[in-house]
Amino acid sequence: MLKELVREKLREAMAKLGVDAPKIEISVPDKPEFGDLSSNVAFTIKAALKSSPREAGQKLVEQLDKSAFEKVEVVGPGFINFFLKRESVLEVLSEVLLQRETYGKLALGSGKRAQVEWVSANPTGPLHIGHFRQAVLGDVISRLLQNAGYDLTREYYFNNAGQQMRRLGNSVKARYLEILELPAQFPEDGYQGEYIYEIAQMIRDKHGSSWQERDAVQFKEFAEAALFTEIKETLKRLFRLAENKVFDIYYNETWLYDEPDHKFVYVNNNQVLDSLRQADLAYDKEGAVWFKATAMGRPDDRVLVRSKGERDPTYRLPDIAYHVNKLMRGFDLVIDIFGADHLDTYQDVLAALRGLYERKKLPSSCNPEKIRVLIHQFVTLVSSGKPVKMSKRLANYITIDELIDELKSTVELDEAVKLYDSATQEAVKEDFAINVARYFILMRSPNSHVNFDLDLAKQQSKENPVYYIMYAYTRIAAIRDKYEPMSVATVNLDLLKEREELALLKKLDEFPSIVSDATEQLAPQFLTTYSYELARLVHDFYEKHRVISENQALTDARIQLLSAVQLVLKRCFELLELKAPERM
RNA sequence: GCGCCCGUAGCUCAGUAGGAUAGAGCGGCGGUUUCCUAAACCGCAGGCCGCAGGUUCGAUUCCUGCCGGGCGCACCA
Repeated sequence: MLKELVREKLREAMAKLGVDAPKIEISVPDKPEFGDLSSNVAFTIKAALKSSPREAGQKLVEQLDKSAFEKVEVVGPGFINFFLKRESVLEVLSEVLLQRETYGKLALGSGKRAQVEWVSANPTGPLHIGHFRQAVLGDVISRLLQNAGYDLTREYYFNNAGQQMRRLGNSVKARYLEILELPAQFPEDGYQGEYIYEIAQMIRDKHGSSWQERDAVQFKEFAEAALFTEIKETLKRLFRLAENKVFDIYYNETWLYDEPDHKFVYVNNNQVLDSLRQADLAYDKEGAVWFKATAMGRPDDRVLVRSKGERDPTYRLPDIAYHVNKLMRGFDLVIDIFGADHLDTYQDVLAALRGLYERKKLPSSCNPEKIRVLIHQFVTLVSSGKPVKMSKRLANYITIDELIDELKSTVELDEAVKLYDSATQEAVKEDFAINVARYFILMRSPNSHVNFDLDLAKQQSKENPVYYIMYAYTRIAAIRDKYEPMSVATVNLDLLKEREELALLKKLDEFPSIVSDATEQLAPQFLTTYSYELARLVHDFYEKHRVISENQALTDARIQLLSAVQLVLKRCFELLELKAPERM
């Protein structure tokens, strides 16, 4: 890595001056006048050298081994700008071609275990737009962690007991009776969606009218199974994973209640509620059990066990228990992904864990610092310039499948692709639709509100960034199809001299640090941006220089360059799970 | 009222663990194709980075206050 090279040289020079900086920041300047790489380290050592940043920079540069650089300048208030020798830049190519598929793999998580929990929707309906962002985010974050070497568990937490599910059962039963033209009372708070009819119809198809006396519980179970199947299908489609890879564990909340009296939520025979009491974090009031959240700096105490009805726990107690469970399972890193609506909840959970940990009610290995919570803001679906109002109860929301189908419906196929059979054409459309859906949501920072303009996404078959990036890949593929490259050893890379060629190489060099930043900051958008920038440089190069030419040696060198670029593009696609077409 | 997120070009959004002259796409205007896929490339126009203070050599980035938008603030999940 060129950054590493510069950092190393700076460190050497600083050692000669007898100073040190905890971290040396190297950045890629926006402007070519500022060099290939730049450092602001002079600002951090100015005090140690008792001089101005500019003087500090000068002193540093005097001591610097400049053999790898064309020139090194101290400019402005004290920035040190490095202009790399071409030979230094060319080394990137060898490095990429040597590392191949491992280029950009990280050691961050090697030997460590991580868990990501997301989606976690209860099976009361199909996944809709509200789940879409989270689903894709979690998928990519999982892939990033795997790339970083973590032994990863993908987990989905759900609850198939309780009031919501009862409502589901009642709703389906009512619709079933309706289909049979029997008197039915649709529950006041029932699920109104069309899918309830579909499930009822499934039961009708399978069991005829024989279920009319059955209990709502059985309808619930049938509906749950049907919906879960559908949810898994949707995610399988969106993640493009085999069914058994979509999630490793579907964790049922009821697993937390593995003692006879479920009301007190056990975890590994350790009563969470008792621990909270012992830690003076829970107390009784007005017949309910409360979490003393205020003791942990939260604004209000919360009920953990209701005084009303069956004295059931509220969701907070199992949530706390579940997180204790996660910590006890020995993960080094636990990531929760929630929508902005869960903000308050998770803070209570973390507060409880901190309290238990600080008061020694959790083993020392269960430090809640291991938990990272990624909160993402909502997506507003915009259609005909207006936000689409959504209500789950009335079921006037767009499902993930509908979104993908919608995007798919407007994909225009190239003439060449139209020659293939219809299944292949279908697959090409499906790939594009999923690419578009994933990329569009990933390119935005998770904590910014996003408008997803359906009309725009549909129309954008030609102008949208996804096609742009894919096209860069395809252009390379087309060239490589036409030419059989020589082995790297016999190629004279020194022939690569054009500005556009060197720009590509410098961009390739950035890849590992981009991956690293994206992983550490849980920020997939760094990668979408990067792949766009790399694609831009590909198009720029392509327009200005011919690859296959009379000049055999130069052709070979350029083919090698493009191979490396293609490799890195492919690595980006792999991490984002975008499917690169060989033709488009 | 309290907590968190956001406010950057006409529109949609990147960027910000403090750095130099703030970016992209779309939209607008103009140009480029006998040549590996023009789904491309090049150029122009477009900005008090919500407002006001503070910290700093330096703030779009950090702090405080205000304004505007979103989401929460159940003995629902």
